[in-house]
Formats: sequence, C-alpha cells, structure tokens
Amino acid sequence: MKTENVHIFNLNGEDEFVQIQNKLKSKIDLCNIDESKIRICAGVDIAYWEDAGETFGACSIVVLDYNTTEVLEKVFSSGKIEVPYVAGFLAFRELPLIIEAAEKLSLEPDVFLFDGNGYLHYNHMGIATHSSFFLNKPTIGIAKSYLKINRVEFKMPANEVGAYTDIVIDGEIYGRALRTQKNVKPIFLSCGNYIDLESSYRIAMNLINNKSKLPIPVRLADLETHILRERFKEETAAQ
DNA sequence: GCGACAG
DNA sequence: ATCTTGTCGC
Repeated sequence: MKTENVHIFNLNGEDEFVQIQNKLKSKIDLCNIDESKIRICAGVDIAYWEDAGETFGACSIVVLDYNTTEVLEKVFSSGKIEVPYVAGFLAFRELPLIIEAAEKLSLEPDVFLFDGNGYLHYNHMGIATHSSFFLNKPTIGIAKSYLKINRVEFKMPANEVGAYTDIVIDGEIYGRALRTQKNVKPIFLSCGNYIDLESSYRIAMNLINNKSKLPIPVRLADLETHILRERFKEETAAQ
C-alpha cells in the first residue's frame, strides 16, 4: 500500500519535533465514520533489542478480516533505531519502520490499531494520530499504560467488560480508560485520526476475545514482533 | 538532586 | 520497551 510522503525525518531535536506536531495537529479530523464499511483492520507494533551497544527494532503489521478475525496478511520491517525514546515523541522513533512495513502491504486496511496513544497525548499527536498522516486511513490508539497529562488522573472504570470512563483534560475528552477484561487493568483508548471516539470504542470492543486485554490485531502484532526479534537477533549477531 | 516517564 | 521466577488469585 502506498503511503503519503510527510517529511519528518532528519530533524534536529525536540524543537523541530514539536513544530511538526503542531503543523499536523491542526489537520486532525475526528470525523464520524461508517462502521458498516469496515472490512479489514490491522494491528501495528514494534519490539526492540540491543546489539553491540546499538538498538534495533522489528515492526509487524497484522491484517485481519474485521468480521471473522481471520489473518489475511502479515508484513514486517526491521533495522537500526536512530531516535531515542522520549515520552511524547514516540512517533519519531517508530514511524520509519512502520512506514517501511506499510509499504509492503498488498491489502489496504480500513482501520489501523496502534500500540500507543493517539489523541490522548500532550499535543494530541500520539503515534496513532501521527501515523494517520502517512497511511491516510482511520487510526485508533491503544495504550497499555496511562500517560498522565496536566496532572489529570483517570477514573477507574467499573469491573465489567466494556465499562469505561472518559479522560477529560481541561474540559476536553482526550480518550477513554476501557475495561476489556474483568479483573484486568484497563487499556487506554483514544482516537488516532479520521474517526470518532464512539466508533473507536465499538471497533476495539468488537476485536476483543478472552485471550488478551488488547484488541486482537494489536495482540497478534505484539506476538509477531517477538518472533521476529528472535529471528533477527541471531542474524545480526552472526555477522 | 528527585520524580516522571505511551513504547 | 526489555531484563526475568515464582507466585498470588480466580
């Protein structure tokens, strides 16, 4: 699948990162979507490892039939990670591998689910939102831990599958603490882009089974990156 | 110096 | 994210 050429690479420092975020932020469109038109969905994740003092990563995108959750396609990419992890700038670290993998897709997913936040971000520009500008598709953010913004804590949702509490910061809904399994900590859902929160919620819940608290596409991508890491670890170490 | 900190 | 064994709870 073809990705949009949004320049974000070869940037110098966090000041330029913020400039890019501000520029893209103004183009965010949390529009309503027609869920009945969703046929295929995708999960995106990255795993890391160290070798000779350098950091490497493997990205996996797993494409599923939205209705049957049958796996339709898997693509990956791997390589040296050049950008350090800094909370708030995850996209600049992970996007190169994500784009490389997305370019290998023969299918065009109707929606992408990311391991990380979207609109629930200091600058509304978490990885799910930022990625949408390359993919030109609706995206959803699924984080496993809470990113606190302006010292606002989230309210723990009821202990029932599907229960949630909205995360409101300065009067604006940023995302949702969502219970996808009973007796399991909630996940943190937010719009990526080109989609509304209610649709994001329904899509995420439609992709939950009793195997994981994560939506199936994200969970499968997570598992896949671990397999890829074992494979590439040996290949890079052998050289 | 200390705490915060998506992945 | 990753390093890692046992162990508490349903």
